Amino acid sequence: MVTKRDMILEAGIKVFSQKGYHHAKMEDIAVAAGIGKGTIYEYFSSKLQLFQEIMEAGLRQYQESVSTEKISQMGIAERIQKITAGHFYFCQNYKELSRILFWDTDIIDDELKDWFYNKRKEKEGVLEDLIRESIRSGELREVDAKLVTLMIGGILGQIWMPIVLEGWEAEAESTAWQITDLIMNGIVPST
Amino acid sequence: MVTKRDMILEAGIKVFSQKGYHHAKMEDIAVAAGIGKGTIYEYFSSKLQLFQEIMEAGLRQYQESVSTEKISQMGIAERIQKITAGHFYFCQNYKELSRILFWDTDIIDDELKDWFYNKRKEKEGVLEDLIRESIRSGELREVDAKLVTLMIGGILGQIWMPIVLEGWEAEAESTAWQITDLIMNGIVPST
Amino acid sequence: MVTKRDMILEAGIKVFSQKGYHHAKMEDIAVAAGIGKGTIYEYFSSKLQLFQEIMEAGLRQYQESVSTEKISQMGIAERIQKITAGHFYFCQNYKELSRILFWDTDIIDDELKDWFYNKRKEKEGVLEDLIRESIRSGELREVDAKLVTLMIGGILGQIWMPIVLEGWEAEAESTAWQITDLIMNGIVPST
Amino acid sequence: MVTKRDMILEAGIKVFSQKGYHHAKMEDIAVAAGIGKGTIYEYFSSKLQLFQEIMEAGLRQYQESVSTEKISQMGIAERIQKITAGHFYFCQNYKELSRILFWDTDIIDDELKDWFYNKRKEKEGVLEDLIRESIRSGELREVDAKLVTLMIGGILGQIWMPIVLEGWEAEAESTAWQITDLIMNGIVPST
DNA sequence: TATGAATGAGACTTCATTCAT
DNA sequence: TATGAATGAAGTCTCATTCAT
Repeated sequence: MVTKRDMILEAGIKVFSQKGYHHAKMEDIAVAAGIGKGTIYEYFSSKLQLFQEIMEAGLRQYQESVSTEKISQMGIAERIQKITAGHFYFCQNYKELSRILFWDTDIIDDELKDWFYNKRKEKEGVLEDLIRESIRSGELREVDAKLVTLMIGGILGQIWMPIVLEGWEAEAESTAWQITDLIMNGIVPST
Repeated sequence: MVTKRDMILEAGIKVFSQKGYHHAKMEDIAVAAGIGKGTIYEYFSSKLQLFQEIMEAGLRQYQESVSTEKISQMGIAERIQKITAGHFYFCQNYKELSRILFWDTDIIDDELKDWFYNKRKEKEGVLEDLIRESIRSGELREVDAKLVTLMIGGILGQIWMPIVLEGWEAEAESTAWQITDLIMNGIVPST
Repeated sequence: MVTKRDMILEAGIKVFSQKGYHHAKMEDIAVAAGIGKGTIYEYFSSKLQLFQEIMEAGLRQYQESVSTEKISQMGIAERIQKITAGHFYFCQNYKELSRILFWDTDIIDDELKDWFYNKRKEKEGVLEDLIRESIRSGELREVDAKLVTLMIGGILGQIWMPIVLEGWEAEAESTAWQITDLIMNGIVPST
Repeated sequence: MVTKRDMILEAGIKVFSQKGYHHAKMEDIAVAAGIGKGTIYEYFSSKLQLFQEIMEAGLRQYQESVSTEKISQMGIAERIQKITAGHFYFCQNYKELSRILFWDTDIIDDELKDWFYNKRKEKEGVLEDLIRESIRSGELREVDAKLVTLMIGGILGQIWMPIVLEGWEAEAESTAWQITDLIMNGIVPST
């Protein structure tokens, strides 16, 4: 059952995604949800809190998408592919949310900014550890784990753009494999 | 000679970088520039126009930094390294500008958003063409040029973060070589 | 039998007394009455009307307390004492109502303000006539009846404060006699 | 020179006095001051702060009016008369301020309420001490100082009403003497 | 040219009141 | 009759922009 609260969240995602936090008016969101302006305040205490809830729920959703917990015995390539594919899926299925999470960070509120930044760091930390471990195990060559993390994070951070802004509709699994191949093997011809 | 106009641009960069577009007040900028609030309007017609000028000037500056025109006879690796090093230099020397150009994109104004998006596409187009050509010439293996562009664009798009937010002070040339190596050769051990 | 209407009035007294008219929310009153917000409107047409009813009922109650009708044959001192004692009782037994009637007059509504002001004038008129008559009869010396009324009205108007705000728990009858003594004989030593 | 700040305070006094705190709109005050709505905020940070400043300035003004510092060698009767006359003057010359200070206390803000209540207590404390001392010196008979304070405070607290609401224009000095006489000698004929 | 006091449109939020259940 | 979710009018406050000096 879709509760009114969910309808408001949905409308919030749509409007925040289209207009950004500061240009989104509470009235816009109310109209998008087909309700009165005051009703939003029955469910959320403020514009900021509504946005925070959207961010949090979005991030939870995202984390499910890119979770690799069940695949912990896989090799590094498989894991990178899984994460990439999950990210790809998420961007394709939650275009508006992607835009909010990956772009319109803006400086809305210091606390929120810090929260979001820390979430990002945390995620990167996990990835970096994974890289480091794979280097130790010999699965990867002696590279700078920080830079590799930056590279993988970067490519993921860009993917939403062609998907959301240009309607790119690639097949997630195979594209993720291609990206993984690039990351693993680079772009020079094998000798 | 530093004109008053330049002082305002400088102050704008500082304040927009610190607070983001919407939280930056014209008064803040005036104070930072050491002038009166009204004076800004002698040189810029509006807050948005001031921001646009900063973006444009910033992008011009950036393009000089990453320009590879004088090195058109170089191989693809050298070019990627040059672009990366230029990007790195730019982020290190213009931290505030970097933050504005690479993060706080927000949805300030549709026209500006489109303009910025197109600049980005343009830049990516050049890179993509370069990749494609290098594939044709056999310098690179048969990879998806779009994905490679995404990867290079992504890594560059991320670099400002550790530099600006965490004060990372790596040496530009050698780090750019490391990144180039990652892009070119991937991360698996060479057999 | 305590009707639901009475429960609402009771709750209104409590909440209006604690928070004042403007800070009292209909929801607060509903909660205090243990009913739903909408139910208040089954018995009272608006917040203002509820307040008016409370004022009116409060004033009726007050008038009973200070009524001296049954004691019309008494002398002026006895009457002043009776009124004072009645007032004292009222403040002690209906602290919340006292606060509403004697303090939180605020300018809620012009009509209500006028109504309340007239009630007061009316009461003072009766007192003033009584004074005047007592002067004529020689029971009181040649004083300005208006000023005496002001004095007696003033002292009564203040009494609620120590009682309600500071929990002063004096014995009504004897205190009323002391006050009457002050009014009658002043404060200088008798020669 | 009348500053704009003073104009706003003046307008605030007028509007708060006429409509009470909650019914006074910032726009009303702006219109009364002949300025734009936003201008008020150049001088006062909020509606509440404007009101507080009015209260404080009003109370300062009032305290000057009723100050008896220069007359400390006078007897108790003279002092009561001076205070009463000062109060009378104040009510006559600052009708709107009187209304704000002596009536529309409402429950605007807990802090303000407490502040005002304490000011009142403080003033009463001084008066009560004076009474007590005069009893000790034999100038007054053995009366309850608290009740006398209540009486004097009460009469003063009422005086604004006929002056402000009914336009009573008595002569301050002589009226103050009459009131003092009532307080000192009571209302019964001297035997 | 430079200023900053003044402005008012605009956005968030509150809460008395309504009405479908 | 009783309810409380929904509403939207209304009010405070912000800040980009103007303009008289």
